[in-house]
Amino acid sequence: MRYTPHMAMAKKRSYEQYCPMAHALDLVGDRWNLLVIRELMHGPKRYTDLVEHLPGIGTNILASRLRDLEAGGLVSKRVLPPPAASRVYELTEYGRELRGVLRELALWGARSLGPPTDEDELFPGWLANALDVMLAPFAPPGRFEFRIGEEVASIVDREAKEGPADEPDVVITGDPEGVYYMFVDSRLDLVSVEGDRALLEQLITVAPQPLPAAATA
Amino acid sequence: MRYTPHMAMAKKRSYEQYCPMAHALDLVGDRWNLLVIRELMHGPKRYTDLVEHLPGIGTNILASRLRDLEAGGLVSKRVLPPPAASRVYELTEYGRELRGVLRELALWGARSLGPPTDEDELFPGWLANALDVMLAPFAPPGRFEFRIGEEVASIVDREAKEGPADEPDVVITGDPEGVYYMFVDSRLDLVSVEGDRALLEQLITVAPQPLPAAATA
DNA sequence: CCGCATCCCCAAAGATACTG
DNA sequence: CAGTATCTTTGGGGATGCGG
Repeated sequence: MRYTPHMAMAKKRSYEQYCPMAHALDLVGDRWNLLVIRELMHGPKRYTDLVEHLPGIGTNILASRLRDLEAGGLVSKRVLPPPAASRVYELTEYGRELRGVLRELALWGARSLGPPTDEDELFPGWLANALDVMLAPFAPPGRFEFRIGEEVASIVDREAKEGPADEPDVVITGDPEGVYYMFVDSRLDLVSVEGDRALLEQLITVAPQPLPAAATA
Repeated sequence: MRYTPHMAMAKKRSYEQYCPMAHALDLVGDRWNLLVIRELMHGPKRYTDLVEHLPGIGTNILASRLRDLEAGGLVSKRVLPPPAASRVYELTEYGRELRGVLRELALWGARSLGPPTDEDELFPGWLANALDVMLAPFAPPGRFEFRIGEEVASIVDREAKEGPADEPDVVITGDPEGVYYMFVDSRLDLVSVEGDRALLEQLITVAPQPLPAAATA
């Protein structure tokens, strides 16, 4: 590979501590890194798909982060075969092993995450992300479909994905606030439910409970 | 409380995504935050103790982070009673609930953490930190004492702490490289062992295994 | 001392425009 | 489509100062 100036390889900033956690943070601690990994956790994605799912990232930052993650052995770049050729990024085995970390972190964060506000951007995929981390792994077996605002996502046999479900057992329709209070207060009056209501009530019981009060500042 | 200019409350930067993980990162994602929490995980600490255990942090940054963490409900400031009065910082219940995240993250990081190099700073407490997260929870019951370079730390009944152990079953003496290869390659020829060698061999089997190769870049 | 605030400098993040 | 080039703004690192 030829040397070009812009490759000047910005010597990564490091904590320079001999500590497993400091080292982990050297790999994934920079801003946006874990969110990029969150997106790739769903499978390989193209550059522009990533941009779309990471509102506010700025294309240079994304390029830089992908370079860092590749250098760290967490992400690999692959070129799809000629017909409809395109580059995709995907997690390596080591990258995928962050799944447990992401889940625990998100579950912890969920406890102080209030209802959606106007400040929050409801980017494409937010619903599937939230379902995936907060509910899917603990869900009762069954087929759930959620239609919240613009988004449609589903949980099928403990797996969350974007889009509708085939032959869902229950379909929940509503807005983001409604679905929030459904899970944290078991209120079913703000959403509309079609299908197996009892199954939905089972699902509600596995949702993480928010902090008593305050703490959200 | 009176308003003074420097309180101008640096409006925290946020990802502004409605996502549990993005929210978690708004709380703990900034540089140094998780390392501060790692330190407080061992119990309340004074400002200067934190500075000492976080080489390179810069005093203004630490102050800023402690303010953020307090505002986020993760840390609280407490003033010890008059005799030897001093302020200490400690984790709230919500802050302590990050323990699982820290452990998983560190275990993940440990897999690509090579042997200590000259670049790495061996700050006070590094040994206890490493033992705590990588070995202690999975250790066989028993009393281990490690004397590695300047540091002394121990594992007693699955709990790591700084300093020697009372009546240790086994004492390991050596340097950082030696202890690294002891755990990753089960080599006992680079350290000296006094006491129950079999118990130590049991401990070695629970150490996380490093990645096959490369990846460390 | 301990617990910060201030100042200066530079590196990284953000925004936008542009190119192979 | 998949990024790079460039400019501006923000934040971190390091040193120092200062009140309690």
